[in-house]
Amino acid sequence: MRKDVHTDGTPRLCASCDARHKGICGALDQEQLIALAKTSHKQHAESGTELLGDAERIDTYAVVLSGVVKLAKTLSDGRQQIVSLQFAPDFLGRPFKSESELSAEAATDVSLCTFPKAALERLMQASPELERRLYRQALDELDQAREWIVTLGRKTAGEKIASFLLMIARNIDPSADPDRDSANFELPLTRADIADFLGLTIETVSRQLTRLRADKVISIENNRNVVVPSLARLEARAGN
Amino acid sequence: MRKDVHTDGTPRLCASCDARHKGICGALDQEQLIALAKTSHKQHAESGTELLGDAERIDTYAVVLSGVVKLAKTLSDGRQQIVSLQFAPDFLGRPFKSESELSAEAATDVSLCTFPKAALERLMQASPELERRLYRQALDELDQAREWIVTLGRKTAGEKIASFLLMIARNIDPSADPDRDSANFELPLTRADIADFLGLTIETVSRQLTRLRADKVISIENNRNVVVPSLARLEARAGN
DNA sequence: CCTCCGCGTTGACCCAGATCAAAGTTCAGG
DNA sequence: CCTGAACTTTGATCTGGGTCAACGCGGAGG
Repeated sequence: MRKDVHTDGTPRLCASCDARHKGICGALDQEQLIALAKTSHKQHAESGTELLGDAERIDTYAVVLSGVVKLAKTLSDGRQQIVSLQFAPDFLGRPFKSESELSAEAATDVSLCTFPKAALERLMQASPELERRLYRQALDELDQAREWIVTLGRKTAGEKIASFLLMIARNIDPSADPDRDSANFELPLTRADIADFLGLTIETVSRQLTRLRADKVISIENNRNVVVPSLARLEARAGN
Repeated sequence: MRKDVHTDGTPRLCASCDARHKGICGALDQEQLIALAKTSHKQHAESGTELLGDAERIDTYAVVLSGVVKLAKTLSDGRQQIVSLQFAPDFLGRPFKSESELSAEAATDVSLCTFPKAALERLMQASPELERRLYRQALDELDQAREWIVTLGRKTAGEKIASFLLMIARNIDPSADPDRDSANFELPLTRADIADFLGLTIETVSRQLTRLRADKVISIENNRNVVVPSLARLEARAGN
């Protein structure tokens, strides 16, 4: 198998990934892709690995190829809040800033395709199309962040949990048939992570999940595998 | 006084504003500016006016010339959350989407410079520099939104109020000397708005303000004019 | 096989902030 | 100057979710 092109003949962004890189591959011509591929690098990280520390210099961007990355902020006394979850094939990085205010950690086992900041920024100059795609992703993330602000500011614990499960279902249910009303997925986060994402405590998360289970809105096996027989019924709990 | 140029000779974006339009004027050449100025339109709205309803079509963008605009979402049962405050000279609009998920309302008396969506999008195609500036603003807003997520998810009522006052001070204190440790500004929001911004109730907002006053961290005249003798002391209350 | 350890659940109790109720303030309009 | 309406403050009480504590469970390592 050739290393420099995908099976369909388009150039690979990094030698070892077959997945396309949203917002990047599609925006570049053959020559640009090959140049970027030379500097890119595939990386695996197991769950819990810190990918980028708070206040660390950013010299690398990445695309999430599989798994879930959590972006978090920690207050000086240790309180933590997850501000975003990045799913494949999200772009990971903060253009126009060299220092991160966020820490990034692998929530599950993760594979990434990384490339140096400078290489991508050079390409952004050259390709307005690339910049436009990244701009769109930033706007999407802004929409999501605002959606989450409403959840954090005005929803009850039960509504937060329901909203969270819906969000996960939409992002990682493998059987992504939009018509189907049921869903079935593996939770990418521990109870502690869910709590940090929703501004709750582990105990409250656990109790609310128990309640949803008691009300037959979901069922959970092995603490991780969630089955939602009716997304509509779950949505009714999300309080929108 | 000529209507087509600023006092320094650069073209006006709209005939009646002398203020520059962040992210727009600077990115365009003379010819583009003149073209845009033809379609632009200055608009005043008094406090409380709804500028854009939830789920309304967006066919106009705007730049905030003065005053404060609040962007909010409302849940079906009436709970409301303000997701962002836009200060002059922020850009107001959501590129690449024709429908708003947010409502925009004038929090204070506001003046705007509006222009048709199509005109700006044409310019964005023509000027990568313009697009880049808007991209930067979107990234800045994303950073702010994430900052706010931490505030909403993990801070106490007292910390939320202190964070809010600091944010306002940074955005609208007219005597914006970064070295000075004191500040002095007029609150652009009612107690009800502050509550909707911080995910609290009016009563809690009022009590926390009273407490800050009792502790001599701030003083308030006429319910609106805030004096902060020491921003450092206020910052110590913000819990970062 | 057992034991340990990291997760998750459950129960009892508490408190920050919500809710309910009632006064004060401020200010536009008459 | 007076009046009313909108906004703000303050007090009393309640409650959702936090805190503290105990226990359950499953998988890795001996």
